[in-house]
Amino acid sequence: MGRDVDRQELALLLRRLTVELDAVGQRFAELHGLNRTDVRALVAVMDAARRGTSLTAGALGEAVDLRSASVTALVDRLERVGHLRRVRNPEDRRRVSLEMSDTAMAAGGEFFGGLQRDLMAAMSDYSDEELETVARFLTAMTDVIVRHQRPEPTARP
Amino acid sequence: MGRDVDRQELALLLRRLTVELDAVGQRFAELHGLNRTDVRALVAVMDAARRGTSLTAGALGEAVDLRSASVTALVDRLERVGHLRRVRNPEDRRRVSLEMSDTAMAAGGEFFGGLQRDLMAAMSDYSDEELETVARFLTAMTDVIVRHQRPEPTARP
DNA sequence: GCTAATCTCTCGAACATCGAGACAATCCAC
DNA sequence: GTGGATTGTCTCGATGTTCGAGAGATTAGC
Repeated sequence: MGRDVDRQELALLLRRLTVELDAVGQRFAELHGLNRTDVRALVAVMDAARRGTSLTAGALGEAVDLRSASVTALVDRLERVGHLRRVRNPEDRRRVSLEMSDTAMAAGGEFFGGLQRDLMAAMSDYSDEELETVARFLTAMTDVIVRHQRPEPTARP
Repeated sequence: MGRDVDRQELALLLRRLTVELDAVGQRFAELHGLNRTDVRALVAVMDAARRGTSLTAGALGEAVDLRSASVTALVDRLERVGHLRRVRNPEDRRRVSLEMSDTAMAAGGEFFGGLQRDLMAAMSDYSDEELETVARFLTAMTDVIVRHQRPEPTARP
């Protein structure tokens, strides 16, 4: 019985963590006069930049699950406040690549980078073996969640 | 160096987990023709019910961070589709208590209860000791996140 | 070249959220 | 009790975000 209680609490811990992490994004948004979608978009663009690529308008729409009309409005907003730049792709001039401004990059780095630094510092209290266990656990839980999220894997054509 | 890489990946795992869990909520919303806020509200009401209490309109507004005008619209929506009931509190008739309908309770239970069940099943692969480590880790990370989220603890009056 | 496909943008409508303020019920001091 | 302040919810009008439909520009296939 004690075990079940622990596991339920563990599930609650997962949820609490997501809630708090969500609140961090919310706080960043308020701090910079953005809404939730804008932050998600900036994060997506930043992640792409970190991977060495740059997102197109369409790719951003997929990343944040928005239709093209909304992406246009979204990029308009972010461009207006100077967080993003539109750059016509010279190879395929239908495409618009999105690039973060240096100031936005710096602001994001300061906010989320600081959090990341603190998280990694807090990990120092754990042995490599323990961290390995945690990683395995998180991966397993994420897999379960992903399986729930995907539409039922029904029969193939 | 290897350690740092592991830790960075661990931080990414945390983020990925929140993203996927968020997507679960999104999926539930789409499945039931709701928006994100509606789902958050239903979860809040459901949590309260599970604790044996019932939320008032004001408390719900605090829980999902919405002004009273928006809460009214929100509850209107949820009441219109039959997920919520408004119940005037007989002791303080200014208050409106919110109660979930049985169908909404059942739908939520099936969806999120099923996820919870699968999560807990997946936890069977871990020893009590390992689960304890994970719980400690998650608590520590959440604490770090919460600390980031709160406005700087500046000087006292 | 011509046609189909792809990518982004424009336009108008639908909807969520908000601030200000109205309205009703309760609490408190007297 | 009675009057005024407080509390809790709702109404109204304005603002901002999202979407569907479709236009415009560019590229790919033949």
